[in-house]
Amino acid sequence: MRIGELAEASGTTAKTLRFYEEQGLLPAAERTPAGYRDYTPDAVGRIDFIHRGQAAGLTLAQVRQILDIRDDGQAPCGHVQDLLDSRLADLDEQIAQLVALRETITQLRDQAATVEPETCSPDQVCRYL
Amino acid sequence: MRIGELAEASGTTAKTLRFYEEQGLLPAAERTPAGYRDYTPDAVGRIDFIHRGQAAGLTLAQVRQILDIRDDGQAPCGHVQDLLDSRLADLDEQIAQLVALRETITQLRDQAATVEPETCSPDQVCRYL
DNA sequence: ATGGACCTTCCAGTAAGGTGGAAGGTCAAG
DNA sequence: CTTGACCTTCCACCTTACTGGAAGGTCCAT
Repeated sequence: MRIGELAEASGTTAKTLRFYEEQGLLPAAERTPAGYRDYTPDAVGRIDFIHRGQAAGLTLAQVRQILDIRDDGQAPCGHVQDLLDSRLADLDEQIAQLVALRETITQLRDQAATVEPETCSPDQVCRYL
Repeated sequence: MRIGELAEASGTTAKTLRFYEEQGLLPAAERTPAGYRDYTPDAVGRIDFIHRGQAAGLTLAQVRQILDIRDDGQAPCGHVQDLLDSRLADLDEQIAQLVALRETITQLRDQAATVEPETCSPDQVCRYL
């Protein structure tokens, strides 16, 4: 199948697929005599896998690591587990920070809502921040 | 004071201060005869304000909007309130998404922890993702 | 044989908030 | 008078995941 068909079948664009190839996420496809990329249908599965990795918050570089291990004939399970663990730890920290930030902003905004603007002194930029 | 001193006093770098000037966050400073930027000490307050804005999750562009209003002689309170409100809404959505992602990843990781790697079929990349 | 839809490569740009480095000017101390 | 720490400008680069566009080649139907 040609790149446009593959893009359609996997819910992405030809441009993105070329980009994935360039980044090492997709192996270089066979070419027709005219130089067109010619994919086998199982490429769809690989692209779906990339999408699932992204949906799990992995970067393309991390997805690529997993694919490299699999392409090497090994089972990437251990590595996947490590990635998910560290993603989970990052996520917990990220969530904690956002929740703290939310707390801070709520307070600032409540102040901003109750104080009269007229009483702002011009030598600060804004008393609420 | 020179740019290096100001950077030191406000906990940033000279490079960053030049960048802020270029972005319109800091007004162009006076210059010494030799062409050195010469700041008045109140620049520290402005940079602290920028830092507080960033700490509240505002972008430099948003901080700049507030500063522009203030520099225009107006009280930016209303605008600040709007920014904080919309930041709060964004934050809630962002947190909800991360919590959902955390849920997804927890499930994936738990699967990955309980299944034997040997049972992975080689025609999938990884059964956990 | 010509039009349109497809494909190719390569180069450039996007957001955001800076960082790095080169080439050169300035200033105070020794 | 030189050394070293500053300062100046300008240009490029970093991250991530693409996207846009130009210039050209190919394929199929009319």
